[in-house]
Amino acid sequence: METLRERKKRHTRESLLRAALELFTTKGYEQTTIDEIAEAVDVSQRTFFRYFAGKEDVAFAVQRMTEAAFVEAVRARPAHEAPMKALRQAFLEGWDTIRGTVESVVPVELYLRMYRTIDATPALLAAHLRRSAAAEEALARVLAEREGVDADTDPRPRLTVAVFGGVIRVTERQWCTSDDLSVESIRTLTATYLDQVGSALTGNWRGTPGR
Amino acid sequence: METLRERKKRHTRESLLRAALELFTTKGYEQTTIDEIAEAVDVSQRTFFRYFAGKEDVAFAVQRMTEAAFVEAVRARPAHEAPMKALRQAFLEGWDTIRGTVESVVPVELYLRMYRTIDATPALLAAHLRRSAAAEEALARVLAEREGVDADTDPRPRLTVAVFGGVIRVTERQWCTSDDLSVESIRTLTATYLDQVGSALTGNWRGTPGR
DNA sequence: CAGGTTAGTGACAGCGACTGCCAATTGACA
DNA sequence: TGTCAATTGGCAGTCGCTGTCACTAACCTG
Repeated sequence: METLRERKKRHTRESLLRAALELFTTKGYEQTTIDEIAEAVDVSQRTFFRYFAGKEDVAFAVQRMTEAAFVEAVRARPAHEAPMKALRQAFLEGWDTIRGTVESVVPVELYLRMYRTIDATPALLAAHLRRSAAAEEALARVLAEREGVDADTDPRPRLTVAVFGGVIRVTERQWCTSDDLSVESIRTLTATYLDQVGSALTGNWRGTPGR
Repeated sequence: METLRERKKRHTRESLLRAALELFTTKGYEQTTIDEIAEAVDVSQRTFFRYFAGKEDVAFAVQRMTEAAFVEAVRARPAHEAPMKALRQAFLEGWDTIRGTVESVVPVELYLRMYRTIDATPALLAAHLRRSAAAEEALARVLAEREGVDADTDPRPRLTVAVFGGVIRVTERQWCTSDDLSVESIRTLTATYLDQVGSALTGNWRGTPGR
């Protein structure tokens, strides 16, 4: 069980997190100062930095949770599944269980709105892409292990994950700029785009559709 | 022709650029202050900011040139070439002509060393990935136009460019961590990895090679 | 080539993110 | 209840970056 001190700490941390995301999504990331976040929770600026490494850190606190869940989901996929299929299934699964992963800390709706803010803020978009790259490295290792190849010398796990990640980013971007910011929306968009990769790579697009 | 004022400006700018890259690659990006760069060229800190928007801006000044050259090279490719092929050829071409593109401003060797610094510095890596994403958007539009599809509704140009970009980033990363930091090295590595994408995506790796 | 115009510069003040340090407070536990 | 350790606030300082203003050097015109 939890001591009073621990309860207070958790409360402060979560209050800071919620206040930060609320401010970021409403008045913008750059326009929000650390002092404002701290003031909203009635702690000193110094205390904010004891809970989060910086402005960027608090912005991605929730993303960190969902990312970790995704990597674990890939690891948990049945061993006979082909790499690309495992990535795809784990990812869609991640969106199915997003409520349970996130809601204990912040409302899912706030989490989803944050995606838009990230996409619209150059500094955050950059950080997001770097975080994605780091995640891809972890995923490549998982795939390499699943398939019994050497992650350091065989480029195929990394290439596969890079292609998958590329599609995911196209999907995210499209979703962020659409007006339907719902979980179902990104789920179906992801599935659709993953299906289209094959035909996109063959070239010769002139005959057919644009979704 | 060039007036005295313009000559002085160009000289100041290029001196700042060279000094910055030299400092970044030797003592590290984070460890280098703007004051040091300005001092090395004997101008005020304020003057530095009149030539470059910030620390990040000067770090990518040369990359900006090569990127622009790459996008143009894709645009200049024969219209009958398949999208993926056009990207590949333009990219390899870019490395063939890198000397002519860069050497007038900084030594190629310094430009290449800068890649390692970018890869090793989280803040720069993030910025690099965001810049790549922006470049991919431009490339997608070029491909869409070449193939006569609508860049806004048809996902295939963006998907193709995302896959290509993904492979390029895997390649860059591998190259940066290798000990052969030469133009030939990244050229051949790129070609090899692009060739492997197809077989990587089919799954079923157990039979064959790791490069 | 004298004199006014303009571009480029340096110095200074100030903001926001972030860190180190020390003193005060508050919960934990004997 | 008193002691100890964890948590906090305040303060000073660094670095990236911006606005302002006066000053100088280059340009141009007569």
